[in-house]
Amino acid sequence: MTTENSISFEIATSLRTDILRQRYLSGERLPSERDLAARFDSSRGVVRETLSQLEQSGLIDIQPGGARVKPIEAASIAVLDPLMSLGAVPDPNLVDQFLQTFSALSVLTAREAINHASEEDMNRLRKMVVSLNKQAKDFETMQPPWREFLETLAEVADNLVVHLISNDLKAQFVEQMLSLGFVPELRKKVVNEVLAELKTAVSDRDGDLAQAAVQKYFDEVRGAVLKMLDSRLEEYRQQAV
Amino acid sequence: MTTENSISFEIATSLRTDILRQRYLSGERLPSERDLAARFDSSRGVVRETLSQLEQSGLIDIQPGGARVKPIEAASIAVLDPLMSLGAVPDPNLVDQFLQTFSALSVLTAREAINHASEEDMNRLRKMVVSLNKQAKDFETMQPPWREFLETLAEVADNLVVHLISNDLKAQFVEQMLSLGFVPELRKKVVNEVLAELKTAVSDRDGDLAQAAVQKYFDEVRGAVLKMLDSRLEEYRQQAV
DNA sequence: CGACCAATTTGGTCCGACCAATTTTAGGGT
DNA sequence: ACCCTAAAATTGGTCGGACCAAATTGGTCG
Repeated sequence: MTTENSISFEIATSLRTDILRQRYLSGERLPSERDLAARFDSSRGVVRETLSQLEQSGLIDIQPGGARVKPIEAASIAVLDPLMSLGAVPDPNLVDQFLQTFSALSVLTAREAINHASEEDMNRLRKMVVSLNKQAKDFETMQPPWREFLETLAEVADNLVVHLISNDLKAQFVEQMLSLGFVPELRKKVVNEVLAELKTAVSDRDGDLAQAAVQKYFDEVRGAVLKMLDSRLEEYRQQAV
Repeated sequence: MTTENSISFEIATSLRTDILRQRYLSGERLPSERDLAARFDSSRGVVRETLSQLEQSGLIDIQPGGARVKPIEAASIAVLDPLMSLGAVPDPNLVDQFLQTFSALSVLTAREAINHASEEDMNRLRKMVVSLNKQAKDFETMQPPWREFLETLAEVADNLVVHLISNDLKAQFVEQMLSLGFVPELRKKVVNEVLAELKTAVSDRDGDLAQAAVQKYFDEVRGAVLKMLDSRLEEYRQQAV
């Protein structure tokens, strides 16, 4: 496990956070490497390493004369995690976009997996769907087997591009949600429909149906998460007042 | 424009290429920073900067004792471009996965854009669809207006997550294709169907129809590109023999 | 053969220096 | 006062050397 080299990691996190919080506006110049080294009581070499990382993640543009902050839209997907971890409660809009995107990729994965799975793969998937059906229908207990199911689908679909994106995407999102005591309430009726469709999809090897089922599940999760996030945000606002 | 600092850029490219070509196997140790500095006739500082970048892109894992190569599956999506630019002709399998993924995200973008566009946005989109219809039905002339159309959809959909992914994704893919003299042949019948559906979708504000149309278009492109890539690869194989 | 210990290697950090490009400043001319 | 130019200060790019702590390596001893 990368224990994250203390100093370099600290500086990178601090600067990245400042940029993402728009403490440095787009186009603005960052303090010089020498100034940053002094501010963090560090050396230029370390600062240069972290700036080099920030540049690769598309947050800044380093040139002779100074490093300038770029608009967030120009960044790499690698900034998503720090972006979602900025506030105590993630921006609902961003979470929604995240879930939509993750959903789209999962749906693609499901379709391709079912359509191209070997007979052996299909048996694995069938077993997992069966065990999914045995779980209670609340989010917390269903989440682990669901994740396992999705990971198996990804493994079967074997799409490197989606896989690489997921590396940057999933990160600790779910963990962050759960750590907030965040348990979206899924409608049992919808979940049962989804499970039934999945069952049919894996037994009939119907990629399109699997696609529709996964889509329906994510839509349900998305709705529940957003509902919960909004109420959570409301609590924070009241506490602030 | 970032002119890519010669030395650092050169070292990073060289090492990245070596890793992606599996010249260093997963788990293997990279030469020490001092060795690399000597090999590239450079200094440790520069080498550390590039290694720091490679680590952030998930290609290596730096620890006291040595930097180790990680499996490609653990990398960030940022490696996609160098990965596709490895050979004279990109790996068809990878291209297929790329197009599938890009398609899935575009489809999502189209649906959300149509469903949430303002009346003003809709007018812009309608105009673009009309001009799309006026273009000749071959890929080369249709590509620029298509790209513009997709970009407008993305702008309207306003999904930051998809936007950030696209930053890492699209890159110079199309350019690379075209530079190979690569012109997939789309079936006019399919293109006309797609255009008709798009026309209806934007006039009726039918997100699902737009989604289906974009999906159909990408499926067509995907098929054509793969067909062409395979024949291109065949040529290379014969030349090699 | 295996466990233990010392020497070597390696990354992490710091310092100081020089160069070239950029930015800023200070004049000088109108 | 304003503008344009040239000098000065700033800034990133690179280099070399140095020290420390952790990890690796190799040899020794049981």
